[in-house]
Amino acid sequence: MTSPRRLGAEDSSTRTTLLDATAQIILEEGYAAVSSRRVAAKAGIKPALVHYYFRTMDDLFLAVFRRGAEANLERQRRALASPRPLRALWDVDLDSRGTTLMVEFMALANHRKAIRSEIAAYAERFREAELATLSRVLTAAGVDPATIPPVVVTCLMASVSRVLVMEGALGMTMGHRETIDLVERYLTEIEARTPPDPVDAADAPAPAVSPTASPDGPAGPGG
Amino acid sequence: MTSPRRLGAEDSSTRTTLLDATAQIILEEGYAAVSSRRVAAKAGIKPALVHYYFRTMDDLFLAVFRRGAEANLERQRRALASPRPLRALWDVDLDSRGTTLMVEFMALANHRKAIRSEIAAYAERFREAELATLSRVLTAAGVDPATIPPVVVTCLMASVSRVLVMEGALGMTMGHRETIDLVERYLTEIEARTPPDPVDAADAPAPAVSPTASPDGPAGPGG
DNA sequence: GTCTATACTTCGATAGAC
DNA sequence: GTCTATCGAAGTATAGAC
Repeated sequence: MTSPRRLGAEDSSTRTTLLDATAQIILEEGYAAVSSRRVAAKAGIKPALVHYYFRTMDDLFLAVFRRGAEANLERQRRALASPRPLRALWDVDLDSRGTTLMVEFMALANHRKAIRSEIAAYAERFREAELATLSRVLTAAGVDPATIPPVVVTCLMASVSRVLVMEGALGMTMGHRETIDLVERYLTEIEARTPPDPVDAADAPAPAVSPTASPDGPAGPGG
Repeated sequence: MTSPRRLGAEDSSTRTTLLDATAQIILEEGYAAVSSRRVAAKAGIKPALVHYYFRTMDDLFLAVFRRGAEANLERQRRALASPRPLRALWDVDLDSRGTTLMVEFMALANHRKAIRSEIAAYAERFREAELATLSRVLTAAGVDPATIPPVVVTCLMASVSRVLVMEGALGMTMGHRETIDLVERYLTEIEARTPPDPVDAADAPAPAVSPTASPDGPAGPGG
């Protein structure tokens, strides 16, 4: 819809420079600071060239979004395949660059309806991708999926990390340290109950300890 | 800094109309859709009049923000004074209009540094205001503040509600129902352990039930 | 592929009539 | 308090030379 024709090669170095410049402006000043002149200046080229590679500014935004989304999905994939997927996933969620970009694009989506569906689709895909691994890890740790569904854990982790990053960008950090501590205590406890090797975990169920057994320990999916 | 002089009376009906129009545009299309011409058109006046009431567009943004912030603080105050403060607070957090506005202003703060500090200060104030009540309710319910500090509960509730609202605006609702269910189960359980009257609650401690005692019940501060 | 030049729009803000 | 008129800056986008 937005790009009936795309000009310039996908691997053009100028094109990559434009994507980098745009992403940097978004990170530093928000999506509203992006303009063809501004991007061109930061990339060291002339504004007309921006429109040679991206017919409209929405095309440029979408290209930056897609590149960031793919990078996020790839980091998520690696995290899920790691020996401690929960903790690795949390680290990916807390990555400020990736999260800040996505928050900006969610705000942009409210302004440019043309790209809203693409962003929503990516968000669903990202969440969906975590379900299988989370389900396995939580089950192995003795968490009842009927009580605490894996999808809720993805929601909680994504929500808390996103807001911590957003507030941190504002210089607002009240309660952040304590919240991160609680989440990490919970994640550590869960993963301590899960054998590091996924295959073994499926065969030999973890000790049937309720996630809420330790009287004052980390309680529930704090994040 | 931003408004050395403000024109027009504080209670001018035209001024209020301008604030309403601006808030509506922000809600419907995001802060980047706000311009003096756009606001004037929606308010049924001429663009120059916008600058009569608000010298700069930042002044207009700040006025809309302050009005919304005050309204939020007032609703929060009422919630905290209610018989079921936890649940009432959650309802305030989940209010889509108030939350959407604040999320837009957080995005705006990344673009207009001049208003960033004001927004951060409000966010701290909002969070701070919940601490005393949350501390009392959680303590009365037998939640150990060393394990689950009240400030963490405010962080979690604010984070989850904010992201649910943001995603909902995108048409993205995966896991929302389940997450809300879990949060509300937890809040209900906490408040069930707390006598409705604050004064009594302080005198007669609730049954010393650990927040994690029920083996598969709502576990931990899910939100 | 990159540039100059330019058309056209919209923006913030002000001056000054009424 | 509200308007008309207007300036200068910045935006998107295109045409066409090189």
